[in-house]
Amino acid sequence: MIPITILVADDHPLIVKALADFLSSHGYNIVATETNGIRAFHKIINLKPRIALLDIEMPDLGGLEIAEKLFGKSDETFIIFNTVHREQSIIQRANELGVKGYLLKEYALDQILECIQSICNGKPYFGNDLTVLTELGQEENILTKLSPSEIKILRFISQEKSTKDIAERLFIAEKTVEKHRSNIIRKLGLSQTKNSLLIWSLQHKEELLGIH
Amino acid sequence: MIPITILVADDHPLIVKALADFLSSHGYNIVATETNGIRAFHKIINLKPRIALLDIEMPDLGGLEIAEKLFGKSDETFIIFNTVHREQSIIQRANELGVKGYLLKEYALDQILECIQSICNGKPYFGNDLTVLTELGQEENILTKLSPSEIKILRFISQEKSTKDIAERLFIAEKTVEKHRSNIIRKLGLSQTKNSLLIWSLQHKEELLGIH
DNA sequence: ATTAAAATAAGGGTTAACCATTATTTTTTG
DNA sequence: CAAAAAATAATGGTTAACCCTTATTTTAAT
Repeated sequence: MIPITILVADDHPLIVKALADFLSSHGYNIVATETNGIRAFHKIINLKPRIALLDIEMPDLGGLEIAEKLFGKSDETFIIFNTVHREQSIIQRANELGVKGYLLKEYALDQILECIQSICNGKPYFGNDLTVLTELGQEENILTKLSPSEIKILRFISQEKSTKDIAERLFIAEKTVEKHRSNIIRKLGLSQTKNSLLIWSLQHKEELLGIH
Repeated sequence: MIPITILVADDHPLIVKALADFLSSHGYNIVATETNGIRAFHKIINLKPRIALLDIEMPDLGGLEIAEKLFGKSDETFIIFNTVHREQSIIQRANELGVKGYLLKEYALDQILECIQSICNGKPYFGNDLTVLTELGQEENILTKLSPSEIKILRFISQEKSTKDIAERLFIAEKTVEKHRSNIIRKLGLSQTKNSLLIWSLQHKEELLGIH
């Protein structure tokens, strides 16, 4: 039997090495390791590994963005996320992008093996304590309540832009941006204190990058 | 020769395992591994390992806080930090707390061995690209420019407290807190935009926890 | 084609975080 | 103890982020 080919990417070399060693010792064929998102993306395209085990936070290009770029194109590679993020919106977004497995870094190593096995048998694997929303549940993601413009503006806010900055960049009136801001605050159920939206957006940067 | 005893603590089990395996395979005696700060602290007290290799970000008790609690007490255990933080203030704080080694997670594994060797020979080891400030350089830490009250207030700000909240908790006038805020902004050289201080404090939470 | 949803915008108002200046009291330190 | 540093506080002002309401235009969906 030909061993299953795997690409491993994570921004910490130590984790990359640990994962690669662990999987190697269990009979998998590690065809590449990377600590940079863009390089990982190119290697997935060129090497077409059976599985890409990706972190979500990586320099230049995050795991969600890689999954997005690959969506539809490469059905040869199954993507697994290995991340610290347990937010429903990220998990749901991963699901939408056809990601086959989702693991938290806090999990024991065994779950990585289970996950790979499961996927190779055609069954997606999302960690058991995650609110999995495959098909049925639909366990709504709070970000889906927002309109496209609202998400666009929220992303600017998470990049520390002021209402004025955003209005200028989008060629709309400041008043419009303000209206969007208060709509977002209402939809997200945030408090009416001054910087609640800024703080929320900073805490949900990763999620915002994944959605467009 | 009796092997050197080591305790390894990091909030990610994968990293703990990787470090423990790696060090074991190089002849060290891993007496304990932990993913929780408080438990790591107690194990250091009880097991008195020669070396404690600690992450800074851990649940319940961070590496800096462990070093603080051990300061003066346990001269039997040498502390090494293995972290993503490269901020001068954290490095300096580690130095002040008698931490003997400081490694970044992005470093190659070899440096961990070098670090342990160096420390066991009585020579502290701070990563070569870190601005080390052992004795001479003094390469000032920006946080040392702040007075104790200013740091206290900055910590509240990083916990998303408003000027009013802070004034109430410290039993001082809001105007006093405001004055401190603008002094902090001036000392840190931040911009005069509305939320510069909040953003800065959120981005430097870890450093603020280490200093009192 | 009609309705619903989203995006656009303005008027008018509150609050909190910033600015500058001045000044008194308390604490630290040489 | 005297000088320096820090903490305290007030007066007065600007700005940006929030609130509310109303309204027109654009886009999407049935």
